[in-house]
Amino acid sequence: MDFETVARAFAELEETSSRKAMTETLLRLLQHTSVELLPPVVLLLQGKIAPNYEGIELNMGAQLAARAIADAAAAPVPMVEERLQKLGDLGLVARDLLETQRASEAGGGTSSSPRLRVDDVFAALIEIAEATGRGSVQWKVDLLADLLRRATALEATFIVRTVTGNLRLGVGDATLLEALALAFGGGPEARPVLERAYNLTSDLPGVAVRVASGGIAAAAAVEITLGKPVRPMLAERLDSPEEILDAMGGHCAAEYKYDGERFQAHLGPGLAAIFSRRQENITHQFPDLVEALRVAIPRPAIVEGEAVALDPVSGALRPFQDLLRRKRKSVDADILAQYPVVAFLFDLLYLDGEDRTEDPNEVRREALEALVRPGEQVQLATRRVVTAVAELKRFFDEAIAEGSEGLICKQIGPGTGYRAGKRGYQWVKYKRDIHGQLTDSLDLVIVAAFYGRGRRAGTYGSFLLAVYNVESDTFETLTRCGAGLTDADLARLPERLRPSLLDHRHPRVSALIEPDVWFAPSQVFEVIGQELSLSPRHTCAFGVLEPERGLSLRFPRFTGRIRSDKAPEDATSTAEVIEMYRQQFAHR
DNA sequence: ACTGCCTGCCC
DNA sequence: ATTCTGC
DNA sequence: GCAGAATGGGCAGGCAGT
Repeated sequence: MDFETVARAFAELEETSSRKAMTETLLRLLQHTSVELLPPVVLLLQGKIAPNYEGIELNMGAQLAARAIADAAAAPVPMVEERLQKLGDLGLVARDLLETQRASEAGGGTSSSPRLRVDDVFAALIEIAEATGRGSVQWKVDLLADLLRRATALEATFIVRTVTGNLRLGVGDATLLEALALAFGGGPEARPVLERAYNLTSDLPGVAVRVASGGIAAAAAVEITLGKPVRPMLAERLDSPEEILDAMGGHCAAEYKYDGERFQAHLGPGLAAIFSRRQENITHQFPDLVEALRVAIPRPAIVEGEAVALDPVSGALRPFQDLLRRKRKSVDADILAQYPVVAFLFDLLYLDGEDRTEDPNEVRREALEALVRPGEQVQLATRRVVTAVAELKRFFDEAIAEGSEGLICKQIGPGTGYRAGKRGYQWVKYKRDIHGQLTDSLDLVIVAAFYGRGRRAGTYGSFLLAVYNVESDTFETLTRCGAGLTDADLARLPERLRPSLLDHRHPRVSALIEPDVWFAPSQVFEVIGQELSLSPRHTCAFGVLEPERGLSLRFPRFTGRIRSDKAPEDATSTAEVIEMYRQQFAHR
C-alpha cells in the first residue's frame, strides 16, 4: 500500500469536522488495508509506532524534526522557525517548504523517486526509534530528512506530525473503534465489543487484526490477561459535596485521593509487572514495591493503587514532586532509601484467573480487603461510605489534614462495575484549588507571550505571568498560562496587548524563561491553580525558600477575568505568594 | 567532567 | 493535569 | 456529554558541545 493513500485519507480527515464523515473516511481506508498492514496503519492513525506498554520511543521531537525539515528542504533552520511561528504546525511547515523547493526545481531533472509505501515509512520510524548512542541524534535527523526527501509534500506533513506526536486529525481511539466496528465488525453494534477488547488489552492494532481476521466473535473472546495493562477507569471532577452526592444518588464510597502516581500491578506465577496510567511499563521504578506486593498479595491478581512518596525520616506522605525523583531508569539502594514509597490500593480487576470488572464497586473492594495482607509498604486507600453532605465535607477535611489531595467519590451498588478506559461521573474527584488568606485566586501580570500552535496558530497560545515584588519594584514570573482562554479571549488579546509590545525584556521584569514576545507590564489576569510548588524556572521568591529555586503554580488556568480595575502594581505580591506557600503546609 | 538542550512522561 | 469547542 | 485538541509544572536521562 502506498503511503500516499494513507496521507490522502489523513488530509481528508483533517478537513472534516463531522464525526460521521470522518468515520466514513476511516472506514474506506481500513477496508483498503490488508490484514498484514493493519497494525502499522492503525498505529499510524493513533500517531504511534507501538502500543504504550511496549516502551518503544522515537526520542525525536519538534526541535530535531525542524532540523530534518531544514535539511530535506535545503532551507536554513531559522526559516523553519519563522514558518512555524506563522503556521503553528511543523507538519505544515514541511509541506510548505518542500512545495516551494520542488516548484523551483521542477524544470530540472524530474526524476520522481519510487513512491513511499506504508512499510517504508513505518520501518524508517522504527529505525529512528532504535537509534541510540554517540552520533544517534544526528543519525535520527538524517533518517527523517531522507524520509522527507522521498516523500511528497502531503506525505511529509503527516510524517512530521507523527514524529512530533501531534497528528491533529480529530481522530482518537474512540473514532477508530467506531470505524473498525463498521469495517470489520459488521456495523455499529460491534463497537462496544471492540471497545471492551481494547480497554482490556490496551492493544488497538491487536484488536484490529483480531476482528479483521476472526470477526466479531474473535473480538468478543478477548479477555483480561496478566501482563497486558487494562486501560484505567477515570474520574470526572466536581467542586462541591452537594453536587457530588447528587450525582451519586445520595450516597457514595469516598476514598482519599493521594497525590502520587497511579499504577496497575499484575501479579502471577513468575510474573510481576507495574504499569502507569498510560500503560507504560514502570516495573523497574519500583523494585521494592514489587517485592512488597508479592508478599501482600499471594494470589494471581491485578490491583490498582497510588504510589506515594514518603519522608524517609518521619514516614509522612510527601508531595508529588518528591515522587518524581523515583522516575528513573535505574533505581539503586541509595534511591530506595532516599525516596521511599508506599502503595495505597483501591481496586481489584482480576483474581485467580477471573475477571472481576463486572463486580459492583463495593464487591471489588471487599474482595480486595480479603485478598491483601497490608504491610508497611502496601496499604489500602482510606475509604468511607458517606450518605450526607456534612459527612462528606468532614471526610474531605480529614483527607487534606492527612496530606492527600482530596477525595475520589465512587458510586456503589448494582451496575457499578469497573468501566475500563472510561471517564465518567461514576467516579468523581473532589479536590480544592489554592486559596490564600486574602484571595481565592491570583492576580498576575502579563509580561510575555508565546505563539500558539494548531488551532491557536496566528495568535498567542499562552502567556508568561508574574507577581509583583513590592520591595524590589520588579515583576517576578510565577507561571505560564494557556488554559481557560477562549477563542474570543485569544482573538482580542493581541490587539489589547499591542501597545505594550517590547523588543526586549522590560527592565522591571525578572525572568529565566525566553518567550516569543515581551510586554511592558500592564494587563492583569485572574488565575487559579491547585497549589504552589518549588520551581527551578520561575523567579517568584527566587532563593527565598530554597537556593536556586522560586515558586510556581501547579495546574494554572485563566478564570476568564481580566482585572482592568488593577494596575500591575496591584497584582498579587511575592510576599503574599510566599505566605500562601507556607499556608499549604499549615494543615498537614 | 560539566552543562545545556531535548524528549518522554508523570501529574 | 484543566479547559474549550464542534458535533 | 463525548471526543479531541489546546494549554500548564517539573523530574530524569541521553546526547552534544565545551
